[in-house]
Amino acid sequence: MSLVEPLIAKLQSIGTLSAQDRALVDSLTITPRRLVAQEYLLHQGDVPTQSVIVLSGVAARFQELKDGDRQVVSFHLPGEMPDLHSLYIGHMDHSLVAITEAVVGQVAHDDLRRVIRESPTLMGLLWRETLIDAAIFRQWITNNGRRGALAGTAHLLCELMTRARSIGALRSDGTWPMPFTQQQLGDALGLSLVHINRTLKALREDNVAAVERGVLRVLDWERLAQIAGFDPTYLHLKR
Amino acid sequence: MSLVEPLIAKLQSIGTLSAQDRALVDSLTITPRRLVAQEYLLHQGDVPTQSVIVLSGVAARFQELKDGDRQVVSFHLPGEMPDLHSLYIGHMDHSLVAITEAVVGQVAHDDLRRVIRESPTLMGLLWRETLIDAAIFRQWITNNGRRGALAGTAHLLCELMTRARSIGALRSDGTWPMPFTQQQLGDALGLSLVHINRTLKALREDNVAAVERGVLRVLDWERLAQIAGFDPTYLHLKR
DNA sequence: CGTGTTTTTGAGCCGTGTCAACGATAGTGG
DNA sequence: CCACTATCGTTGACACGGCTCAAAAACACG
Repeated sequence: MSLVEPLIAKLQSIGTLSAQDRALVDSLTITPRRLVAQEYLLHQGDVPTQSVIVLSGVAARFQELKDGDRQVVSFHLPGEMPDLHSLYIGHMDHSLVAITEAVVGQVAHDDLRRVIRESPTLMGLLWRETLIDAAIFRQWITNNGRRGALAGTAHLLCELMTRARSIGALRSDGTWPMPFTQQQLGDALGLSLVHINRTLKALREDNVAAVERGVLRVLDWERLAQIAGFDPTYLHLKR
Repeated sequence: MSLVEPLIAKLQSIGTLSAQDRALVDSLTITPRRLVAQEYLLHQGDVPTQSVIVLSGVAARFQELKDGDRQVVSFHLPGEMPDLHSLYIGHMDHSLVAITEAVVGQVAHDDLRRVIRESPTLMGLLWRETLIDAAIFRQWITNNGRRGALAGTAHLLCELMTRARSIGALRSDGTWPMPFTQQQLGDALGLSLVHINRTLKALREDNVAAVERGVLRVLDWERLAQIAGFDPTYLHLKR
């Protein structure tokens, strides 16, 4: 399987590629890099000259506060480009880390710029990817601002399930191997470790969704979405 | 004064424009539209075929929850394009409203696409503007997630002062006519009206910053920035 | 001046944080 | 295969930051 497959799949999930566009994407020089769990790809303050595509595993971005607290600002599944924005804004205001063991594909900015120059469609799709990223940020602002712990958690679970489904990452029984520790979930939702634990327990005991042994099993999608106030439109998936 | 002036000033604050690029921006057809305070420009769910430039006044974007709560996700000063993203993602996941009496310039998407096609520099700068928008979102996630009420409020004030200064909107005494009600500030920071009031009071009584009669006066920038943990890098201003 | 909005303040409550301890699990080396 | 260790998850008790309710004061504007 070519290294560009996950990227092409991702772009096709949010738009339409012609044969020519696929060939152009295929012309990107992608150098794979294997990462162990918790390995940093980029540090706050770095100025990258390349971007990465997540090929397997899961990555996260987070900001670190002076007191050591962390705010996770995004999770990234295969096919996504977590630092695509570094093409047009230099300094990283956050760090990028592999949550699990992972493989990423590195692509030089110059190479990306060439593709963007040659195909307005690809330019639009890559731009679109950064805009969907931003739409997710908006939901996370709301998760952390106006939704309570339960609704925010439910919203994040809905989002992750929907994104995992869109890239075919769900197992045949509909569950998803969710690789986050509760600490990481809490850091994404602005909750303490203790409280995210209690919130997940509440969802489990309500037979809405169960996170156990690293597996997310949604028991009642209707109710989960209703608790969350979830509307998947913001993910701008084609189907 | 030409209607494109605020946009050109904005683009020059985050990048460099050649004479040709300026001429291209100048070739945009901009139709002004006057808005009264609280008037909606776009509603959640709309699919715009044009974008707007804030020419005067202040605009805000917000999401509305089922229980009627609001989460403000951004404020927009003159020169900014609050719905530039609608170029590449259709459905609005939030509403756009004029906070004050305002004038915006409407630009057709097709017209913008023409300019983007003709100038890689302008494409890059407009993309960059949406990416800076996203960088601000990340800080707001942190404001609402891991920073407490005081630090979050301080951070927002730092950000607004910096952005207002960058477009020359500060008065000669260094104050800024901040047009938000405390309710709107609370909706941006995920705080209740009562608590944002108390938080502003604390900053005032500490001689750090005073918000009075719609005017923001920073009394001790050092301390405000320190309370906030503010680092302006994420705004990616040229200087 | 009167009326509606916005700001301010007090009192009490509740959601979430902190602290502390224990249990479960997985990986490691003997 | 077991003992050891590190990490992660779970639970209880209690503290506190921020919310709600309610009412008054200040302000804006016709």
